[in-house]
This record gives sequence, structure tokens and C-alpha cells, in this order.
Amino acid sequence: MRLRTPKIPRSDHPEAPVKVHDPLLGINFNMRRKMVSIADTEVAELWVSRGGTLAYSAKSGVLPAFAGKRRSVPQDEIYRRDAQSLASAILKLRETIGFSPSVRGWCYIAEEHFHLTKGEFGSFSDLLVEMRKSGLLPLDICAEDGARQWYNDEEIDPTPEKHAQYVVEVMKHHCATYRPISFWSDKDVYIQLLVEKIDLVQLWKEIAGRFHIPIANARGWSDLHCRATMMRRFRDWEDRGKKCVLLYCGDHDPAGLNISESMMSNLAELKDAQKVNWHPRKLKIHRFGLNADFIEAHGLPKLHNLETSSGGDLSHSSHRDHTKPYVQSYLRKYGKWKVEANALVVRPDAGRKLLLDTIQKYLPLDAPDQFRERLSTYQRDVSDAMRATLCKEFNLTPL
DNA sequence: TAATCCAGTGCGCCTGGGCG
DNA sequence: CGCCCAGGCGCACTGGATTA
Repeated sequence: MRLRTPKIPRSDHPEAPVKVHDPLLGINFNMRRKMVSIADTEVAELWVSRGGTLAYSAKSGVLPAFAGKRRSVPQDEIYRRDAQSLASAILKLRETIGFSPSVRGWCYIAEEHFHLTKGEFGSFSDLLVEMRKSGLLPLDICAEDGARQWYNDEEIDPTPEKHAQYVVEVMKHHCATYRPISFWSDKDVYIQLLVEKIDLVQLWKEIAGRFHIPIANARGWSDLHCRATMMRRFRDWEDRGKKCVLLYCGDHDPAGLNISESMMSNLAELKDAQKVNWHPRKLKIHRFGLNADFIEAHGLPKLHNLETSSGGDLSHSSHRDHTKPYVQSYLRKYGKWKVEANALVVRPDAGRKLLLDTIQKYLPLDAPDQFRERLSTYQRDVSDAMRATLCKEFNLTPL
């Protein structure tokens, strides 16, 4: 079915503006509803914003009229008002998400919350760039590309008084964050977290940090360095009597399950590597997250195909890898569907709760508070030591 | 006719399919 | 089954085509 996108003269809008309410955001979109015939017997409901030319396919009704088009002065007014409304919604969503996704990530989020269609992803990406350039949205509404970051920026110190105050604040900070003992020293376990996609690192690194759990993106098959670094940490803590646990979260598709099932043998292959010398035989690998039970419980959207990025479909017998054991066992066990990690990112609250529930199987949720309590004595000691050192260094009289 | 739209192109990073 | 590398992506730029 192909939607026509006719030019609708402004005078042809008999309907009064309709406030389209998003219950999740508590935000209204001012839209006009227009019934447009698609075929002789079919009618589609199109949403247009205050009339005028339909800038894009109006399937979702979220894209402002005239966006991405050359605009007359009145058209620009309409565009700016609608774009402002959308910007408010995006900013509100940013608060609930808790981090800045990539432009592509925003498309998935808009798909979930604004019912943006896949076909509108390109237009929505362009719109985000346009709104960031024009100042309607802050530049950092999208994640900064770490690979393009600046180095060696010159920093100019302020007045001596302000600089001295800054140095004192830094000293206080170092006293407050003094940590001569490990979070794990009084625990029975030691945990590390490995994920398949960078978005999951963004989603979880704050919680993992709170529990002092190292987290990394394995990018599918982990490389030797990633594994060796993880194994050295496990080795050191196992030597101190800890039960070691690797939490792993990957996509729910044939390749994702294949990777997690291969994790133990992948690690075992490095047991004799230089500066590793550790066998994972006692390691517990706990795959969590995009498992069938969680997907069912939260009604995560399933994709009813096994399409790969190259366009093939592993569920078709014509696919080269269709007969491979990992594909066939997946098809037998689950059928022709998959769930990608983006499904978790667009539901950040459920995603964060999932990680907390998983951590809770091994640690009490107040473990970070308990650790701060343990540290407070040491931090008082370092404050005293700092005071004594400063007195000695600057010939001050102790209070 | 000036403004600007837009398809095409280039670049480097990221991802994960599938080759060896 | 490890990991190479093709393709996807975000972004910027260009110049012929289109439009106010």
C-alpha cells in the first residue's frame, strides 16, 4: 500500500486542531486529522500539523510540517512552532532516558514513543541535525562521537584566589573519594559485565559503576585483549577466594546465543596466554536480559524474521548458514523471531531494573551504601593526613 | 534570479556476517 | 569459530535542479 502525499491547500482543512496526547510523556501535539483516500475503497488517516504541504509521509504525525523544505515566512512560523513542540517532547524524553543516544538511537526511541515509522527514520535524522543547528535542541542531545573528540585544549587558570579555592575543592574531592580498600574485599563474589552492543554500555555503566562492576562492549565476538583483561581480574579475585561471575547480555538471535554459548571455550583458550594463566573452570557465566522469559514478561517487540545486516535471512533454506547447528537449534527452540538490544534501550527503566534484579542475585542492593560507610573512617584519616601535610608544607600552625 | 533543495560523494567509525 | 572487512551510519560538502 502506497500512501499518496497530496498537497493540501490550507483552506481545505475543515477539521479543528486536535490535541494528540502522549500519555507517557504527558505532552500534547497540536495536529489536524485528514482523511485521505489511498485507493477507491481505502481511506487512510493522515495527520498534518496545521495544514500546508505534507513535508514527509505523515504516517506518524510527529514530523513538523515543512521540515526539511524550503519555507516561506508564514510556513517557517508554522514549522518553528511545531518543531518547538517536538523539541519539548524530545527534551522531556531525554530526562527519562538518562543519557544521550546516537541519532540512530533517537530514531528507535521515536519509533517506540512517537510511533515514528521505519520509513521516516531518514527524515527524522535530518530533522534532528536541523534542530541542533538552529538551536531548538542542544547539540549534546545526541551522543558525542568519542572518536572525534579534541585533545590538548588549553586551560587558563583564573585569579589566584579562585585558583586556590579550586585547589582546595580538588583536595576535598580527593579526600571524599579516597579508597584504600576494594568494594569486593568483604564480598563472596566478584562480578564483571560484558555486553554485545555499545548502547547497553550507555544504559548500564552508571549502575555497574555504583557496584564497582567493570563493564565492556564485546562487539559481538570479543577480542583477545578484552578477554585477557577480564581473565586477569577474575584470576586475582579467585585467588582471594571469591566466586567469579561473568554477566553477559547479547541479542536474542542465532548469532547472539552462539556467542554466549561459546564464551566458556573462548576464555579457556587463553588459559595459557602470557600474563593470564587462569582457567575459567570455576567461572559462572550468567546470560541475562534478552532471554525468552524476559522478552515474554515485558512484551518486547519481536522481529519475525532472522534477517542479517547483509539482507539475507537465516530462516530461509537458501541461506548459506541455514543448516548450521546454531541456526537449526535456534529455529527448533524458538522459531522464526529475534529481539535486538535496542528493544532494551527504548525501555530504559525496564532495562535498568533488569540489571539491578540480576545484580541482586549476588549482592544486596545496599552494598554501595555499606561500602561508603566502610570508607568513611579511611576518608577521615586522609583528611587528617592532608591537614598535617599542608601545615608542614606551608609552615602553618595546626589548629 | 537568488536562494536553497537534494542527490551524489567522501570519510572514518561501528557492527556483525561469514570467510578461511 | 576467530576476527577480517563489507556495509551501514552520521555528517559534511558539492553543484545541478528547482522554487519563492
